[in-house]
Amino acid sequence: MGSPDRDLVASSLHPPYVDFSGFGHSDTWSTEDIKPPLSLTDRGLPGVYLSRFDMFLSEDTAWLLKKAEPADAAPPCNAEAAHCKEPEQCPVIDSQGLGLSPGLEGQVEDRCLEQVQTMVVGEVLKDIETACKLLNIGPDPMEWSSGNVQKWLLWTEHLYRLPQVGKDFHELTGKDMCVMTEDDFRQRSLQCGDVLYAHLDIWKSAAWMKERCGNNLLGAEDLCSEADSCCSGQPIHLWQFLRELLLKPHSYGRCIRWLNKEKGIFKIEDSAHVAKLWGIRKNRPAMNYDKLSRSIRQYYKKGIIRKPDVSQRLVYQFVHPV
DNA sequence: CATGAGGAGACAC
DNA sequence: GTGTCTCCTCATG
Repeated sequence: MGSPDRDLVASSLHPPYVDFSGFGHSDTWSTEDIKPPLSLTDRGLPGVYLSRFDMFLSEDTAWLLKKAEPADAAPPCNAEAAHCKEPEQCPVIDSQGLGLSPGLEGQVEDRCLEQVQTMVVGEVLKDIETACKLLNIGPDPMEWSSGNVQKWLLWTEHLYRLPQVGKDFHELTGKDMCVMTEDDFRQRSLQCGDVLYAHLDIWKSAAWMKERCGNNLLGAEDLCSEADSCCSGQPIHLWQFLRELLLKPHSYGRCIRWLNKEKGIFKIEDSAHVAKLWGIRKNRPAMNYDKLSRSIRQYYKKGIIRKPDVSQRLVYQFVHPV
């Protein structure tokens, strides 16, 4: 369980940035916006380095409203929750307009921040769980083999559009990587060592928090979906993989997205990227869209995936929508 | 040229 | 046997 060391890691991540200004834009990914200005850490948020806050801006923001509404929530907080649709406004408490006394104002602010904090941490954990399933690796970097490390590196490169650095971390196990300092990372990769270090720190903290809190940070609904899509130990099927990507629009919406979720119709926006991700998952570096699409077409006969009635390029349909 | 359809052989489990 | 992966040809826009 949480050793003092890990406590230290969780409470003093480097750098402990939380930036709400990143909410809502999801165009290009650059290393510049991975280092947002400090905005909330001095208000007591935990050391969670959120490189891309649009990770948490799903197309459907209902979860945000739902989760910001605890049973005993004070009315002002609920009112504020509505503001959370505009994430950059989230940390701003308009207590003056609510006519709160200074003491109550502080309490409300703390409670709202606490809620945001819980949501954020929960979403980080969910994203990590998804990545674990997609990569077939464990959540704790300390337990990664060198193969796992390479997978994680490849994945992170693709996620953040980083240059390839796998060779710079050749033969390193997760344990090796975990004891490395930020400078060690920079020495191995001048370009993106700091980003990788920060990203690894998120994983390390998540592993530690999970160890300490279990799944308490995930809601019941989330646990159901986790169980539903769970494939631990089993080789993942392509259709499962695609569905996992589709269920994380805030992370993978740029490469694959629903056109009609009810009907199970989806479009592969970036065929090369999806193929690359599938290749990483299956340890098939030579994977490309040509091969991936051939595998998808195998599903026609099996009645798993088909072309929609109105056939479009790169558009497929799950025969049995989720 | 990118994509789509499908045949066929190979391979891992 | 199943589920891909790989290579292939041919068709389409």
